[in-house]
Amino acid sequence: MVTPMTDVSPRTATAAGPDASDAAAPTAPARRVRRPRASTLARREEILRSAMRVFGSKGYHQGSLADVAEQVGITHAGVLHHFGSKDRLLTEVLKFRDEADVEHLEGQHIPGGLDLFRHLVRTAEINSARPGIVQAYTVLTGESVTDGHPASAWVTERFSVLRAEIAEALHEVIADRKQSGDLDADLEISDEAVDRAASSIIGVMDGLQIQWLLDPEAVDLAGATAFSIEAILASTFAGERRPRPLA
Amino acid sequence: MVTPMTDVSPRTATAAGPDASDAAAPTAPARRVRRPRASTLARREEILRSAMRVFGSKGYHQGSLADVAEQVGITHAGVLHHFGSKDRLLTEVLKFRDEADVEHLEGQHIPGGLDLFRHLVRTAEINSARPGIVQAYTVLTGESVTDGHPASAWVTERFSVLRAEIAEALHEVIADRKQSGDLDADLEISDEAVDRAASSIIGVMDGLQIQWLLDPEAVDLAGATAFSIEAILASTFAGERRPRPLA
DNA sequence: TTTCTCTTACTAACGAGTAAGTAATGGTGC
DNA sequence: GCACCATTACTTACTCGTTAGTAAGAGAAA
Repeated sequence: MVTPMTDVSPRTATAAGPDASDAAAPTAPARRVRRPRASTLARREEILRSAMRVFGSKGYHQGSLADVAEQVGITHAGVLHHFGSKDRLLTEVLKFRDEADVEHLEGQHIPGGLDLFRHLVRTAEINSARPGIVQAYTVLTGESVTDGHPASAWVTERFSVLRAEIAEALHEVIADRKQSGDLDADLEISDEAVDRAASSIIGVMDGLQIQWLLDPEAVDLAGATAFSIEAILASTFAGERRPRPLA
Repeated sequence: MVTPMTDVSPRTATAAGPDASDAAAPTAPARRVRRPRASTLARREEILRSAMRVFGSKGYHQGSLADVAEQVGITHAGVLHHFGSKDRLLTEVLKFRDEADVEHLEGQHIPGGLDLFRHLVRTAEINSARPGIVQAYTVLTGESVTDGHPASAWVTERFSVLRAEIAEALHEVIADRKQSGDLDADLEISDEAVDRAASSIIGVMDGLQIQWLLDPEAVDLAGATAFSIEAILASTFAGERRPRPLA
């Protein structure tokens, strides 16, 4: 049995683990540091990629371990050997995605200020050529609002971080513009207004993705994203003086 | 057995139905018009409401017929007696929702022009007091982008209609404003721009709902919705002269 | 008496997780 | 450089729970 699920960090206190044995092994001399081999890591990455595809196209609940395993050419028990449980596999997929994102941005500074918003628009442009990824993200996000979903904490955290990053970038831009005189230095732009804008930008991106996935002909993902972000930025910069067509 | 699943319209050619029998009934004299009793209709409505709750909180795939049945105090076979299959139940739920929506707006004219946008904002305000409904809508919408989901056609159609309604209202407002002089009569606002705005408004509403469901403290659903819609409207009305902070 | 609603009881399929065994691999002692 | 052995990476074969759907009959209603 054994079922490693190597948490990189050796000897984690995974109480739930099926092997409570060997805890009191009589002679534990050289504390073997069991580092995973390269081929194992490669295999796991294969499985993670497969899981991303499966959960992306069918959702977490509907996608089975057998589906994931099939794409790698093993059985579902083989997948469990590496990841222990389906929930665990999901969290590993999410962690993997995060790490891949970070790696992708490696070297090139994480954009701040106006560049962050350009980066978001650029992301939408890139995304409109890869519906698979977008679907994975959208399905998982939608599913995560169901009661007790294993990904809801991750998604919530992700949104929280994103909102904070966007809000910070907005504050930066506002400060810059006030200094350069592009913006009236006396203009009051409240934190609440900035937070509203941040939520709205994320929201419009996600919402457009849903529509675009269902009907790519009918929705210009990149165009609408760019337009909305600019609209939201413009209104935010206008502060209390922004036009209020509904008032 | 029999399993009626009365499609209101009697004698629909539901080929898929489990009873292909009685098709060539030898003596069919008085063509009994089998209208469902009131108590039956009431029961079905109970089931539909229960299904809305279940599919809303757990999703379609994860919500079981037993869950639906339990809330009505019958067994899952009882539900199948009325609706034949789970897929059928879902489509009936969606149809029911549509009818309920229409009924709700009955009498009061369907808002057009700027009133439509006020109505959308008002809806967001109302929604922020009923997370259950919002969750149902969000879960179903998210799930519908998975491959072969039974609700994807319905959701796609719904988005399509919504976009068209919003685009029409926008065109109205633009025409009005040009006539009243609020808008330069020479200003060009392309159909594409209007469509982009329509998609964006729907998108921001849906996207904000997801964030709000996951973290109601962190997101001001009504406020952000109102802000975004005004921002999008303002940018649309500005046409080619709109500010382009990212350019 | 016929129709309708609903139950009980079942089937067949599927899915996650467990147990145990097997073949390969690679490090260790020599 | 080789034999040995522990570990790893699986597989097969299950268990157990869950689920949609079916069949047939019971009781009530019209």
